[in-house]
Amino acid sequence: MDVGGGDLQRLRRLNSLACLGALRGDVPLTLAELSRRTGLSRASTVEVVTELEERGWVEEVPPVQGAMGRPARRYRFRSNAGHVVGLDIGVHKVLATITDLDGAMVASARTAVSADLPRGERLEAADRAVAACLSMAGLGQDDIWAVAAGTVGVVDRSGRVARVHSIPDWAGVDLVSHFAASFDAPVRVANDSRAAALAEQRLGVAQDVADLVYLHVGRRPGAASIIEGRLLQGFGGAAGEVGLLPAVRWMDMGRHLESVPRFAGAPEEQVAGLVFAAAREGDREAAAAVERFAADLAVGTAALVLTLDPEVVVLGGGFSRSGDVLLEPLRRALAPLVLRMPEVRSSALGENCVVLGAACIAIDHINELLLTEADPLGSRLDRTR
Amino acid sequence: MDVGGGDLQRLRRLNSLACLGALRGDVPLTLAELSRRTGLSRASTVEVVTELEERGWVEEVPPVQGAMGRPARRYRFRSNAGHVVGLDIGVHKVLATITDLDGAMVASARTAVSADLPRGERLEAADRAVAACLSMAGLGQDDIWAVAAGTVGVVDRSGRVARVHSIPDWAGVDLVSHFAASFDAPVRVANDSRAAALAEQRLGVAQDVADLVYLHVGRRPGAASIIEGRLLQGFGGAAGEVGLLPAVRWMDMGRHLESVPRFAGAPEEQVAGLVFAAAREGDREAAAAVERFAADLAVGTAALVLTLDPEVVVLGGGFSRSGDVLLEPLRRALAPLVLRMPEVRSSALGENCVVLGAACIAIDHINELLLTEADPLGSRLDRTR
DNA sequence: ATCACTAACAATGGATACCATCATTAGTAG
DNA sequence: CTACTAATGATGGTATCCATTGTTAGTGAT
Repeated sequence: MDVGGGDLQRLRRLNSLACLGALRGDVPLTLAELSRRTGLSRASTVEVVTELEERGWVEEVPPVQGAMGRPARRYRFRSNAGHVVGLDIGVHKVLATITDLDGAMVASARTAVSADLPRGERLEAADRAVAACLSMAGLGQDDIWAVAAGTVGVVDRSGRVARVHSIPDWAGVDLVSHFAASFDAPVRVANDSRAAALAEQRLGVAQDVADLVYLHVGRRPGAASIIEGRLLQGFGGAAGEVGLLPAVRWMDMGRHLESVPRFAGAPEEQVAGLVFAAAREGDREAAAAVERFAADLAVGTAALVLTLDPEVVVLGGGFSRSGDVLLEPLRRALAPLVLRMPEVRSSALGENCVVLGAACIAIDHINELLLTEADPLGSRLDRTR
Repeated sequence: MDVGGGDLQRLRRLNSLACLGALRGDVPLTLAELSRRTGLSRASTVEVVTELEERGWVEEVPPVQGAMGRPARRYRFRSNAGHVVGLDIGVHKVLATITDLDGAMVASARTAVSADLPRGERLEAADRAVAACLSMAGLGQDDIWAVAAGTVGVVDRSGRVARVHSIPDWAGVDLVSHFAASFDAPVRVANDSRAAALAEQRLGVAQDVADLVYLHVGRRPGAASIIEGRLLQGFGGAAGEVGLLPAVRWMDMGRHLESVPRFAGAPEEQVAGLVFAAAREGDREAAAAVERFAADLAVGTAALVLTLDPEVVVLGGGFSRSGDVLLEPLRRALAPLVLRMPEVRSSALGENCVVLGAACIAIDHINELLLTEADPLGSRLDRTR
């Protein structure tokens, strides 16, 4: 029970937020519809919406023709009122994006980096990617309302990268301070799998699913979960790392794919794709390898599913490109292990899942500020008018 | 973002609830203290508290002596304003309790039943236990504000027992309807492990811990988790059943204890206790058996811990009586399997953990009603005055 | 016993936000 | 052109919260 007391202004803010939330759908709403959805009286709705319009959060759209009676004004959320930056700082690549408040991408940039790139240069690569996005979108740093980054490793509640194996000197990096230096805006950092999970729930194949498990399947497997609509963090930020359990053989799942004799000589980063492709063409050895891979994947997935009982499991990460060959074996292997079989879907966001997820985190952060802070944006919004 | 709009009366209710929540602590509060905690002005606090007092939710206690200035009135939550019924319907026993609104037991009753007792008679046993509690407490059915039961098996969101193995005809039993017939009060049903987990968080060894995993260790192991203060249900109510995973050998963990030659002939329900006792006395064979048991237990626990990253793991259930011998082996076995070692504590609530948890569920339900319903108690409370 | 000091109490008036109601307005349909 | 419809705009009323100011019931010193 976390009800905080409040005064009249807080009530007004709650009602404003309720209106804003209702207007965030795709279709513009009339005042009457809005009033019905929020439960507010018509008169109050008018007052709230007028204020929101004055502040630049919503805008009026032309009334619809041909209706009975006096045409109603319609309003919609101004998703381009502000923008956020999302980042994906990975082992081999750095991605940046700028999205509007709906999470729609306005600009994005990508740089390949090597795994052993030192910390400082990796950060510079990220900065350059962000700068490129800004100039593409024609925006300045002041137009950014929030910044969020998804990165490999265990990220604790404060946003510090607490543990990471795949980048040598990445542990302990303080991304919050780094980006706070360039942006006068709140900065958040999260584990990349978690960001991706959020993206799937907001923009991907699990929209409006409240309980889901996201599998990040690629060369470095990971997982994250959303429970009752909330991203699972864990006390130390290490939720979702079930793959590390020895009984769950996730760390060396890749060996199944690498052991197909036909592709034994292929470069490490291509083997998986080749095996999946061969399996797709009907190669029996490759199919068997995929089957073994799926069997291992299913064990960890089952641990997650039995623990959380999600409605949907989303298969994401690099290998989700091969969802057509991986999905069915995974389903077959998972079914006998679980109590209630969840739906298993393949991600559709592809490589952008983490940056988009980061953007979602940034947007969520703005929404939280809206709820708690008196002046969440330093009156930045009013200035734009 | 689930902010619903609201009118002034809702604001008042929110503020009332904030005061009520603050007053629920152990110490009575003065109006000034209350005003500080809730963030309300002093004047409003007075109004709210006066109303709460009129309605019977809080009461004044004598002012404290010897302070400087005019002595302040002090108020406290009237935990005996109402009562709830908690039930534990298990395989071999049925427990009932009546608690006040703080979860303090006022009366309790217990009946042993046999595992193959038919459904109807098990329900009658529960009814008799409740009746006994009522007469002990000197209360009538109208004095009960909510009823909750914890029971074995998978319980879905609607409270139906969806799946259960240990009681032959228990699946599909509709406990909600059954108790709603006797009580004019809301009825909720939950899985027993989940109830116990809640009890530990509210009344037991994990008070105010927001992220915890509860292990119900006994002849039928189970688990439940509380994440960010919320009990994990899962989409189908089957969260926490990680023990069913074959890679996690929980279903036949007991074999380790039963395989100690010295106790091979002992009755099934006593073996474990004897082995733990022997281990406590220094018997090396028994200690080794406990060690093997703990090793198996740790695998499933690790799956939970890696998935959820809790702050605390609580060891409950029948075997928690032997926490002194089981705890250390469990810690040793768990540490190498997890990323961040949680605190491991042994339950102190003993056999009452499920009934108390059920009572907590009932109390929580009342609180929810308070937040949403206009007249949550059918003005039952006002009537008592 | 009296007086100063302290911290809580009590009453007043003002501000904000919500709501119900009703006349008005801008469209469509015949 | 008129009847009908559904949204608009304005009014007055009510609930709730807050700041302010004077009052009260205690303690401690003279």
